[in-house]
Amino acid sequence: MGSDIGIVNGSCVHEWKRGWPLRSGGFAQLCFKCGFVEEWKCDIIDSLSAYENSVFCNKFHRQQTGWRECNFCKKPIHCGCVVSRSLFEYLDFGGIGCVSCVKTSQHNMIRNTENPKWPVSLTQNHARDMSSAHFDGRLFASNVDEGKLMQLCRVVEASESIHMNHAPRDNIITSNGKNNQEVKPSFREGDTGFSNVIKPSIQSLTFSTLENNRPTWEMKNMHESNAKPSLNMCLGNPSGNNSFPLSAGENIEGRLEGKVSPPFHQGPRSRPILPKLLKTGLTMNGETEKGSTSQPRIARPPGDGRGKNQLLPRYWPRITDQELERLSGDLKSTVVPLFEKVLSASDAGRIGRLVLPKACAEAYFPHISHSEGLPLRVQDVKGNEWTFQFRFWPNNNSRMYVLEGVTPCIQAMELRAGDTVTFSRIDPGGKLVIGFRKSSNSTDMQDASPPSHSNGLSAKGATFSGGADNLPSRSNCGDFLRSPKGNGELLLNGHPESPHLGTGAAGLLKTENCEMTNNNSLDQKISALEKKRTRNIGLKSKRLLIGNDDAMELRLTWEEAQDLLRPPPSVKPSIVTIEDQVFEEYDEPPVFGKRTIFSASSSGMKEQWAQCDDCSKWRKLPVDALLPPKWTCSENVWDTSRSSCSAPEELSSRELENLMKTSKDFKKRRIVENSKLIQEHEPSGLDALASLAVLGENLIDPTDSSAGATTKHPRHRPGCSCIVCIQPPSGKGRHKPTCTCNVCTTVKRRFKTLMLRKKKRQSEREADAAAKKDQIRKKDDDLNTNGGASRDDANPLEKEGGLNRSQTEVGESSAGKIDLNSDPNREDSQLDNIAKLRRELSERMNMNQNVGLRTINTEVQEGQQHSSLVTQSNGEDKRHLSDDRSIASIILNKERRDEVYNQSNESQNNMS
DNA sequence: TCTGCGCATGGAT
DNA sequence: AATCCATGCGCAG
Repeated sequence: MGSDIGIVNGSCVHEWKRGWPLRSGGFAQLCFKCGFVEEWKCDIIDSLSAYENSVFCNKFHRQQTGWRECNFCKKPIHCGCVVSRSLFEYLDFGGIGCVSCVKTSQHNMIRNTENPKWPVSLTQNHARDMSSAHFDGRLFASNVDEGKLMQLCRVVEASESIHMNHAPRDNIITSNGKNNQEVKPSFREGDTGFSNVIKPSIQSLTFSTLENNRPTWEMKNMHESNAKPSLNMCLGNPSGNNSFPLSAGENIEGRLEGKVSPPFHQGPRSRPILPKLLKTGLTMNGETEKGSTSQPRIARPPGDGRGKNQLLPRYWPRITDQELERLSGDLKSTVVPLFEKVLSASDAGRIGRLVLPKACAEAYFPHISHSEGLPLRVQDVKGNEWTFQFRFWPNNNSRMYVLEGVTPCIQAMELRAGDTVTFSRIDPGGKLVIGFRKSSNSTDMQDASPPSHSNGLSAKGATFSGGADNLPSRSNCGDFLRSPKGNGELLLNGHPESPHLGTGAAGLLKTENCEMTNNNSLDQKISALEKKRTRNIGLKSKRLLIGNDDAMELRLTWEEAQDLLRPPPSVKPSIVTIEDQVFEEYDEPPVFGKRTIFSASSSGMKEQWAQCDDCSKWRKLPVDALLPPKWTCSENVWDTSRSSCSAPEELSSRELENLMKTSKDFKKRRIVENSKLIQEHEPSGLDALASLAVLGENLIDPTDSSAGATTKHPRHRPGCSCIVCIQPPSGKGRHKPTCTCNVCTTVKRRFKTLMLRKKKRQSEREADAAAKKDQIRKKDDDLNTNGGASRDDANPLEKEGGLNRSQTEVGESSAGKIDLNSDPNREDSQLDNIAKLRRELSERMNMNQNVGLRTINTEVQEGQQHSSLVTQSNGEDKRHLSDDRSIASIILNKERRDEVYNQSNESQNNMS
């Protein structure tokens, strides 16, 4: 192993020094020694190219009208730097994800106006190279126009930030530019040839001359102590719970003061990276910290196999190079990690069937052409040999691969849902090896139900649903295979006393880091978070348990948090315009300010009130006063007569009460306004209406007894939150937009299907009708000529179509939306539907004096009287009842039922 | 009646 | 939009 350029098989022989995650689950790494950048294959590499124009800046921006908001959920985002490093978090190479709505946005990009196709840092040379047929996928430093990069990135001279510069499908290899041929990495099989450069800013990077044919760069002023904050800023906001980079030595807890931390906690996609690396001993200068042997846990694409390129990252084995080397050495053979899978409940259940990821099965297991498959011998390192039936089920023109008979093995390994099984191959020989990684908390949770997982390996691992998920293991131990006791021992089969290995792999892989990090407080916090997250494993529906109330609560907290963020004091921003948006640009991050109350005096003047942190007295301040998080009377420079805690409070207790009330009202109003805004962005009428429902509820103080509690419908079971149950007996209840009750989900789903079908059918019908129209016209012509049959019989198609469409649209709004909350008691809503139906039918009547339609219209009139449309259909219509109409009838019947329930309830109430 | 095979379904990606 | 795959479920033994 080894070469003069230090790159073997697509990876350098040096220690990895820095890494950052890809949204798709891969992991890109930079060796600071040789500058080689490798990116583990990402199977959705194309999505990364969406970020090709992104450039990171290291300043803080806010729009002049306030901090920038998320493009999607419209929540205000503090900072709003061009990469919104605040509440947004970096994803991959420039995508940013809103912590709140978890959507990734491409906004805030600085574009290369000369050639939008290229990242700003590329020169024409590079563009030319890329266009060239000989372009080998590498980009050389000589092609990086630093001046332009610096200019566009507005890199502060003093900054030690690292700028990531994304060039799609390029490898950027720093060199002196004199020799562009020499450093040809041989890519690992399966590598996409896509890489990136991490280019420290001008202060910290020196391109050096080529040494031994090896491109090098040196890092200056990049000692850990001062590198950390800037890395936090620029590489994926890795610190996790800080939204703004911390300055050296700053304590995030101190900054957040706990109070506003929730909104700034990692979003589902955040991935703290660097602190882990630093913590676990990786330094920026290429050397491993004394005594540390740990490496980041990297999900890496397996070395070979059929169709490996399609393997989802979640199945990539996460084993460190170190572990792998040791394992291989100990086994005196090459261990090739193939894939791993987090056991689902059914995998670990009694059925004894382990569903194999299709791609993995096809890539690494023998090809089977018959459903019965074949027996597969799999060894664990202990030497036990298991025989599973490897087979498949036909499924949707595809296959579902399963290993049958895994129960004994699973039991022997004491695995549970949430644990991870790993499949490897021993070379030479190609023997399959099964290993596992227990979820770290599985020992405590063994009797718990549902089963849990942790260790950063969730079923959603590939999406990095949580900060630690994608992490190079938080404990840096227990990876490939960890002791079931959770003590950090690394096992291939979970048995530390493995006779086969002796003291080998298992013993060797035990790292002292395990103990170190297990006692780490941050680690514990993450562990707690993980534990929290792991509760989500199991029933999918359980993941939806975060109620709308919680969401609303979060939103409020969030908005409150916005109030606390202030531009850095006594710093004048420069004004920049980015994509027609005017921003204030700050070198320093916003700070958390003290919460104050705004009110209006009797004369109508706006006032601001703040509470002293020492004496708790309220002091009046100018409206534009910005306070630090801690503020006391002594800092009251605006009113010297009240600049001491001994000064009496200006407000009487009654006035104070009023002030609080005013503040509360203001808050409520703001909720209403915000909700209205949100409502405008809601995609469906259902959600909009439901939002109103939520709003309505939120406008009512729960402590206010006059609010009128919603009573569950008597016909439903306690705890049921279906659409009927959430209605009061009066029927005037509304459904929440994201309600996931059975009724709602079913109706939503079916409505969606209905609409899809309807659309499809309509287009088919139109095409069909066009064809038949010709036919009919022809026929009519013939009949006219021959004095033939009635037109009623001549046009059954129109008749059917007319009825279908009309009835389908009952229960929908005109915008094609369904309103689950339409008040069944309100006659006008029924009448509206009916009127609509009639109107349409009339139109059709006008267009086509069809006898059949007249009949239908009569029926509709009857329907109006009886509020029943579908049952009126005659036999012929029933024959043609489409699914659409069935659904429509379901909806209508439901409304009808509700109406009856409500009428019955009301009459009962009246009687009582 | 119980078990488990084989397929279908639908949520998630 | 298509596909995957976790799990539900019918049916046969």
